[in-house]
Amino acid sequence: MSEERSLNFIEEIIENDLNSGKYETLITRFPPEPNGYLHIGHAKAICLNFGLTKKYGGYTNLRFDDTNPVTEKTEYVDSQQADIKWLGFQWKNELYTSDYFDTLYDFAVTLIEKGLAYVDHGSAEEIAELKGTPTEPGKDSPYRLRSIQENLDLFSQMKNGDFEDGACILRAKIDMASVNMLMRDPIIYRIKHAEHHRTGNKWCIYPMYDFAHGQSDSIETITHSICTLEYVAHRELYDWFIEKLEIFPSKQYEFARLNLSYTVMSKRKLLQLVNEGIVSGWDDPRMPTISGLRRRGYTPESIREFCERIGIAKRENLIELSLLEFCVREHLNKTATRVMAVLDPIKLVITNYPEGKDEILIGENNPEAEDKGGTREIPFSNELWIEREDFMEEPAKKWFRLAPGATVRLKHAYIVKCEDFKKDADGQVTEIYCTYIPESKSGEDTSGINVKGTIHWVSSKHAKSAEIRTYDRLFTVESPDSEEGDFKDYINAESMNVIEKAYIEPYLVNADKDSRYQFIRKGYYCVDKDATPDHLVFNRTVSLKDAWAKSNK
RNA sequence: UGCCCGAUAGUAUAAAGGUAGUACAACGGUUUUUGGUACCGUUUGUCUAGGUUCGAAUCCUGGUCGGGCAACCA
Repeated sequence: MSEERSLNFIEEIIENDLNSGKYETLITRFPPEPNGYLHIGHAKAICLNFGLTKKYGGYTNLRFDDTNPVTEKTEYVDSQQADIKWLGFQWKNELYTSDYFDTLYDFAVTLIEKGLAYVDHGSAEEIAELKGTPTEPGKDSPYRLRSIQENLDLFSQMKNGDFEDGACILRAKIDMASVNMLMRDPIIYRIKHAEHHRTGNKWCIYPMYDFAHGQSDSIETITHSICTLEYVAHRELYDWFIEKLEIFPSKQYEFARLNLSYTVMSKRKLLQLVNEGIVSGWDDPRMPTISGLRRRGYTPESIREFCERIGIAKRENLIELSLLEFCVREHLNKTATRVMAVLDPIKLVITNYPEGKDEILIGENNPEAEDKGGTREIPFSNELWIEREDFMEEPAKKWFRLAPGATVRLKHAYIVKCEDFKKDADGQVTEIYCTYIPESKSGEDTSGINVKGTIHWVSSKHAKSAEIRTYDRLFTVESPDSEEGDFKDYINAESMNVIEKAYIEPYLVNADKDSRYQFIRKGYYCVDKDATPDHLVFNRTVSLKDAWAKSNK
């Protein structure tokens, strides 16, 4: 199917470059800053960069863009690597911008020697003041005319730790009147007496993004440096440094980042949700992080498929969450083992089934799998738990489930007829009484009876209990970012619902932490990391589509 | 009121001057021992005004709308 898909604009550029002989090998990179966990937006970039070299040959480097020691941590490096691998991609080289600090320093010296960089002792405020605005040109700094030798000495002193943080900076000397703010003598090195997660205290000056990224690309001979739209304006600077430094000309291309409805995607905001305890952590199943989606039960296949379907273009977009949900349902439908679980139990007694009798029924594990996924044993008895919502005292029109006098099929078991029910003082139905039809047993039905509805159940005597966590969108509005006020004003208070005690088939006591299950008629679920042998915990990944619920809205 | 990027069904994304297509969503139906799945069908679109052309979503010009650009962040 991918061979039928038309090319996106980046693929077109690459095919042209390859066909024209401009490059023999495609080299891309994925360059996260290790200051947070990766999210579904990064997955789009990962699938793009790694997918391109998978498709056209060549390779992709993983490069941690670690030029700001204050926000970066090894914890993030580790989680990011784990997430990329989990998504199914393998980088060629594991690299760090900090590996290039010596080279980058030399590049800066080269620039100074060429008269293209100078040390500025202005304060942050003074420099901002002289920078101008998008509509007004900036003014030259009083330090702009320093001699090359003076700049060389000063920069060396910066490196040696002779200055406090913020005392001065190194700037490229370009054009304070440029219409592009980034070309108005951008800062390329600043002083930060901070310990770096990899270089420790070796450095007290660190390059800025613009003076690190393009050069790192160049050092690695990245042919196509793909980034998001907010870097469009940086491209001019990117090219300028490469030109002045006379190094390998990597080229930058920009695509539109992913926005997903009912969530936020900025690392700053996600960090806030974590730090303020609004979610349980970066891997909270409601988070759009890779680790959150993984814990929620999403599969790498479904995320890759999602990234394939959303496409690559340059226009701002807001992808509907329903597409992500479609992708995971599509994959899980083919792969998940079907089991029965009753989330909101009500007792059903089969009055003509011998009390104390047990029967082992056989259920296929997955009707969608070629081999039906094998089978499992399901114990049956005269007392069952069924879903409260599957019984209606006064049935609605087109109601196919249980109601007084109605018949339904118990999945994998018998047809039963509702004869009576009992209510408590509050009018709550407490028990339902049915008779079963012995010759209607699943697979050997000779009753000739046809029923409209099939419901799931669990034998009460054999049932095990489990905690089940049901999730909903984290925000109440499609685009919390574009809403008035603080994005946290739009947190969905009902984004997580915990069912302390649901009943599950005994088969599930051995539930595999890495497997996903379909709770028949309910949704797809996986075992949460909080589960213990004594206390099973399941997360709902996504519900099944529910035409009945929809038609009754 | 400067510069840059963008604008195709509800949401995304194709169509490289020649039939506006695909997916998700929505709606209707068939099948079904999951009101699931599968399958079939329906609705909905080229921001606008000019121009070039036999012919424009596509090229040109103006406008409108959306996004970006003034961190010692990336």
